[in-house]
Amino acid sequence: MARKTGSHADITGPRVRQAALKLFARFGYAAVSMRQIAGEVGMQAGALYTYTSDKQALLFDLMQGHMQELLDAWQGTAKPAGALDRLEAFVRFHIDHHFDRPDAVFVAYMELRNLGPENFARIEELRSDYEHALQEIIDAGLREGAFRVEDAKVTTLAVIAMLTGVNTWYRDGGRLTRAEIGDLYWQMVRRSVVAKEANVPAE
Amino acid sequence: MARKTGSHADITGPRVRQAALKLFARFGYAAVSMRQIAGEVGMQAGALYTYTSDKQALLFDLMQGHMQELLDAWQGTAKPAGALDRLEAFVRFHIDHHFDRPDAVFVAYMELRNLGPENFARIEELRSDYEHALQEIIDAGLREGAFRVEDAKVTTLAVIAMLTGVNTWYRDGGRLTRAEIGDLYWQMVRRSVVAKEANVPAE
DNA sequence: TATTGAATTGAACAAGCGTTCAGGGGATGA
DNA sequence: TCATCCCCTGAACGCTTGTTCAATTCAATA
Repeated sequence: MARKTGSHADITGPRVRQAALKLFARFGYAAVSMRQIAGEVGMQAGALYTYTSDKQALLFDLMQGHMQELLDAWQGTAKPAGALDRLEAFVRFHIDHHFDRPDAVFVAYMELRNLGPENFARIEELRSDYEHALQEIIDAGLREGAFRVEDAKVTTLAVIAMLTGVNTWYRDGGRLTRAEIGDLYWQMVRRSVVAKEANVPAE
Repeated sequence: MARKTGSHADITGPRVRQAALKLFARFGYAAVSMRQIAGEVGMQAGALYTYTSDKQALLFDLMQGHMQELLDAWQGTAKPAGALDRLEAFVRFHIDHHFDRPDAVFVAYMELRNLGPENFARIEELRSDYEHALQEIIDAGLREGAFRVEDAKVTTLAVIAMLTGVNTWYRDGGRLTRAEIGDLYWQMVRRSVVAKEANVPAE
């Protein structure tokens, strides 16, 4: 052998993905060229093919990585016993997690149509898994009698849409802190699904 | 004069915009070529320039047209006196209006980054006007004491995100009718902003 | 019927696209 | 010091892009 496994490939690979993510989020997958990505990293376009088989695979890796990270992070979060507390944990987790990776969230939601059929199906599968995590909480709350919702599926989708929407307007250094935003969204979600207002601090 | 003003231009113009809207919604602005749009209409690419100055103007016209139509339609909707009823009218209007034009909604939300700076500012202005319509209702409800929300601005954005999210999953002929979906979303919105549960049918 | 001019074609333009690949560095391990 | 081989350059490939424009078509007007 002449070179240790992992010389700069270990560094350049992530830099390529990071540059692609940034540019895809800003300008869109179709509008970004391989030459632009390479330029952002400081290399020639041809060199990108050391790190990805083609442009499509680069997009897919970013999206799959994001969805997998999302699922793993939720998996690794402490789950309280009651459905109400678990719902609160989910809401705060979702907002926090999304705050930290706006580009990845944006790309994962906007570039689905640029995936080939199999890649699309794979991402949809992961997204469905995540939605299922929330729906299970809502189903549990219904069984416990803690929640009152007419349609668990629609509620799931509505809550996720509402929470994810925070990324369209939140910017660092704005009027509200992240904690305050988490509180606000949790209030709204809680009120729309909770059966009674007992056990809640006066307001 | 040799030809009446407006011969087929009156027909072809809208057909061009319709084809562009359909293709932009399916594949994205950057991924759609002028030749594809022309092919959809059944003409050569060069002929498109009778109806638009360039590709960017075509996108902008579609987005501005959509936003203006949205504002005009809301303007033309009957406004009940009380804030609660006005909020309900807004929720049902928004969902209904968005159901009928999924492609335009999709393009207006997804292709903002493909607009030039001035065009972007114009669309953002219209979107801001629409958000303001909802925020005024929420402000009124707070003054009346009918609503209880901690932050009117965040509530506005959260509600719109939740309502618009319906377009990501609704398909004609699904499990729920449009009226049922309107009911479900109105329930969720109502519960998350209303001050007390009095005057509401038992549930 | 002759004339007008809007609507359209089809070719052309320069520029940029994703991708490939022979060759050159340059640090590494022997 | 030498050989290895990973990483990268830079040129080239065929193709597509948005846009322009002279030439053509053809229905409506006079």
